Amino acid sequence: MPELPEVETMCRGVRPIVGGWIQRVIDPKCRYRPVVCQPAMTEIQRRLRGQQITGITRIGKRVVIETEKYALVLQPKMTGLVSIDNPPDSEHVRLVLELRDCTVPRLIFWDRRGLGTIGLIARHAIASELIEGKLGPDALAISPKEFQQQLATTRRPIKVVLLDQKRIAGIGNLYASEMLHAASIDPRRAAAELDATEFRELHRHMRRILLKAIRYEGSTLSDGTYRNALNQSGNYQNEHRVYDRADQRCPRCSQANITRIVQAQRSTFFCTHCQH
DNA sequence: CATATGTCCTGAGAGC
DNA sequence: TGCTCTCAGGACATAT
Repeated sequence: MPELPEVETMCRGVRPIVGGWIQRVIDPKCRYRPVVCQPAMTEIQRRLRGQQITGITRIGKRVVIETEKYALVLQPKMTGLVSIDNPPDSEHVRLVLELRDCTVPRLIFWDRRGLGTIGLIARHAIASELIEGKLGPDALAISPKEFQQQLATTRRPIKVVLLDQKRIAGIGNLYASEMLHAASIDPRRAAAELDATEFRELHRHMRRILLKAIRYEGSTLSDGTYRNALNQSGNYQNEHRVYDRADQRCPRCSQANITRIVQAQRSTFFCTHCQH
């Protein structure tokens, strides 16, 4: 499931398209239900034709492809990915940008389950449409002080609060469990109960883990869905300490097995012995 | 307002 | 072996 490190890796991988021109936008009309588009696909095709790509940015867990006039917003959600002419298969291709004057012939948005979305907005509206009132500070930009301020105002479990994109942007289910284990914090505790030292530790491990996961180009889970822009697996899955490791010995304390619980309909993995 | 629940979708894997 | 069932979770809509 693409979270901050996976989306950042996608953005870096497709950066070679910057400077290219969009010759044509193709709707591959795959056999699955059409991907959710805003506005309609035909309107996206009309507006993007002939635009030059000026930049690629990550906003939370979205890939934003900027042109002079527009921002094409690709939201991978569970199984989406952005690829340089190298999708895992052809049947789940949801959008193709044909490029010219570019070393890359095509940019592809691919999504197996089709929960992802495609949006097109005016470039000057990026902040008002995507950020303001919708997303908290990015997990890699937030200061330790701001981190505590954003999270400490609720009694909901800290694990659930870390997933709230309005409070902090970029963390998903996998990295939330990993960073809480690294910081030795019980995921069930009320966010407001953590003290300043614990928030500092959590912030430190959050940065460390997200940056390391980016270096490893993200996590490809057992279903093998996530790939980088060149259709290669990530490598961070081999570094997971708790995620999807229920009933295995805790790699830190060896005193208990990793436990799986459900919080807000999502799996959480943690060690009952060394997370307090 | 804050918080909780339901929904979208496909394919992998479990169980019989 | 082949069928049916469950589950994975990001973001948003709707309910409480």
